[in-house]
Amino acid sequence: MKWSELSDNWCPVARTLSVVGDRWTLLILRDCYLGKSKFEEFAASSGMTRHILAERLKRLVEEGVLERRLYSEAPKRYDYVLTEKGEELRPALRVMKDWGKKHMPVRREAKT
Amino acid sequence: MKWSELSDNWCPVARTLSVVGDRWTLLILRDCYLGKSKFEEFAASSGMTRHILAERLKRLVEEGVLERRLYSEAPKRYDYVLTEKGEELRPALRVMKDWGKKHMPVRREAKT
DNA sequence: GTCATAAGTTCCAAAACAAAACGTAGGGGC
DNA sequence: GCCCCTACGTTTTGTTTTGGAACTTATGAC
Repeated sequence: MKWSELSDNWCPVARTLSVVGDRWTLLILRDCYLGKSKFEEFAASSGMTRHILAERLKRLVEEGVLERRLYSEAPKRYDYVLTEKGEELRPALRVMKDWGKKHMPVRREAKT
Repeated sequence: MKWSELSDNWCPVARTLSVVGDRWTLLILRDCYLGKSKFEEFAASSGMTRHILAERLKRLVEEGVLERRLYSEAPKRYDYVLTEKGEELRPALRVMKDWGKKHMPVRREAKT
């Protein structure tokens, strides 16, 4: 089964995962919940490549989870802010945060 | 950044995602929460290939989210049941279920 | 004019994935 | 005894996605 076919699955969990169920997308959302909004902020914080980041942002905007917003006229600069739809996933990330704290201790020092 | 490097990230969300943050793993958990436990049940329900399913189950067992259980001596047959650790992710899936119901309507008939 | 900033895009090799066949260890019918 | 069935995987082959790094575009600062 292909990723895209998931969006019409009978199961609402599967449909949700068709939007946010990959490696990096939820890390972008985490950054949004932490107040980040700019391309360079996401890139620096998450460690994902710019290539993938651009694609995921595009997808999140298409799905209405984020909104691409012009924040500077000259030079033209865009950032990304959560929509109400995007905000409503926050509780899922909170569960993952608590679960990680409890069950996934850090074994050595992180770099980021 | 590689997938595996995420497991020692400073962020607990990232560490959680190093275990459950891929395309199919959360669908396996969904099936577990629905009472499924057998390899063939997961394969039929989720639509993922047996190849990937086997790998994800192995990983979930290694991480202590599922437990591989001998349920038949002859022939030897194993299935997979949630541990307490695995149970504690259920609330995250519940959020995704509600979000999917609200924000991701089915556009055409599903096949599964 | 030259350097810096910010949001991307392009290129190529490496890794992950999909699909389908195959393996293994028994059980059941005849 | 022989053949097909069930169930948990593994192997193989070709395609798709990803990772890493360089490049682009538009503008402001010096």
